[in-house]
Amino acid sequence: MASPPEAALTDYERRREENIRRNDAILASLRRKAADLSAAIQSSSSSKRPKKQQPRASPAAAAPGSPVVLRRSLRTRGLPPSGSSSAASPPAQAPASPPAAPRSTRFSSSLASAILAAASPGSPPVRDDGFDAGAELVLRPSHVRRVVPDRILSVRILPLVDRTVVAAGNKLGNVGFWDVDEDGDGADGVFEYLPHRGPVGAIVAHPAMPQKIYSCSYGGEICLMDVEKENFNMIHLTDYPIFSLCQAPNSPSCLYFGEGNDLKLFDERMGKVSVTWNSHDNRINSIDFHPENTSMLATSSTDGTARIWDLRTMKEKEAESLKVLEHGRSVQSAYFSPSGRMVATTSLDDTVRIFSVDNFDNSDIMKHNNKTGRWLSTFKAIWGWNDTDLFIGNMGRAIDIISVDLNDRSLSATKKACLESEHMTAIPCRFSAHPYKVGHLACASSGGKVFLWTRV
DNA sequence: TGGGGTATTATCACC
DNA sequence: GGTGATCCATACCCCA
Repeated sequence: MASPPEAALTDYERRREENIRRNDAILASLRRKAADLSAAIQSSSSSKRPKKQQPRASPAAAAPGSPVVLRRSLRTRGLPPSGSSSAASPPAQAPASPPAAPRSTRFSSSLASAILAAASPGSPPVRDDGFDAGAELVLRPSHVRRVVPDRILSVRILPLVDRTVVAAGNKLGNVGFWDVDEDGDGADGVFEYLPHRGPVGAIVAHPAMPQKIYSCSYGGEICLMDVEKENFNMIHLTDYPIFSLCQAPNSPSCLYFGEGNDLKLFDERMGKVSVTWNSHDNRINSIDFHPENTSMLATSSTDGTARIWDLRTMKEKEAESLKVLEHGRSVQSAYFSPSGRMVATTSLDDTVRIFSVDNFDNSDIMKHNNKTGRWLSTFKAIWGWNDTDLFIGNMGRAIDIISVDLNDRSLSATKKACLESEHMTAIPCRFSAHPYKVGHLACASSGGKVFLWTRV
């Protein structure tokens, strides 16, 4: 696959700088207007809190008085992509435009300051503390929210020690944040933006730098959210879809992403792609680093394989992997267990497979119905807070917990429990485990809803 | 061998 | 409560 010409990238970078400056000016103006409106709303209302669940409205249909910024992509306006070398003149508005129609104006105060306050070097993610997922998880009715419209493709609980903020990206390019009310005082909120022009394949944030929230999209963008300014800056644009994104565990500014069939490294400090590995024969659906060995990573692909790589020995062309894990069909995910001793894959061949990293022949296969069809996001089994629990969606609007047991000579996986709730009104497709709160499990559906299971 | 056609599947807005 | 629209997945089948 060819990359965009270098000249186009530098041209793009120049325009990007201009766009950032222009957007800052627009944003400053909007913030003044929003502040005026906010003051007007507060003075005319006895309630100081935003409504718990405001009716969702498209930007064009938003209520008068809402701080609406209508973002229109170049594509929808029939213009060439801003990164295209054929673009004759700078676009009127870059895709990294001001936020569209936040559903509340609280983010910039309480939530943003909480995220920025958490920016001190993060403590390592927590591990199991004797938690029994099958018996202790519950879904409270207050822990269900529509976070974005339409189908969610990516969900991530931000790495904040004492707060639960769920970010979700959807098919339309929206990224929504749900600041969960955990005290029951009604102080939660949902904030919605439109930074992308295509489906949001992944959202990541590093525990050591939770204020830097990156997202990627099938439209070929990688965006970095500026939490303080509450806007998104496009830091990379390509003509090819970006399906997956992952941060290096020891270097949060090193972004590994799957651009079509290629695995690429974007170094944010350099502001460019520094390495490209031709690693798969089809789209890369997931990228995950080994938690201890920071040069080892796992990828999964629609080419029917999951592959384990050693960055130190990878060659750019026809890269050779440490191991190829063959599946009967497309592989949707390959994730290392919290200790790094195992890898779990989810495939459209209707299996979840678990492999020992020390000996990949030591493995087990679980049959699991992964036929989600066209309207649902595919299932991806994730690890919980220990090396025994795997969580995966179930077509019966439930969560399957697979229990894994690894010893020196054998590895076995069994279905341990099926979590069901009357409040789970849709099929949970994508999951995220809270990095600091054992038992806080977010799952996202194809209707834009997020369900947050918590500990009894 | 590869391109076109199509079956599959759940959710929600609208009536 | 019934129903049409969704349509950036995927795999399979068939035909050129």
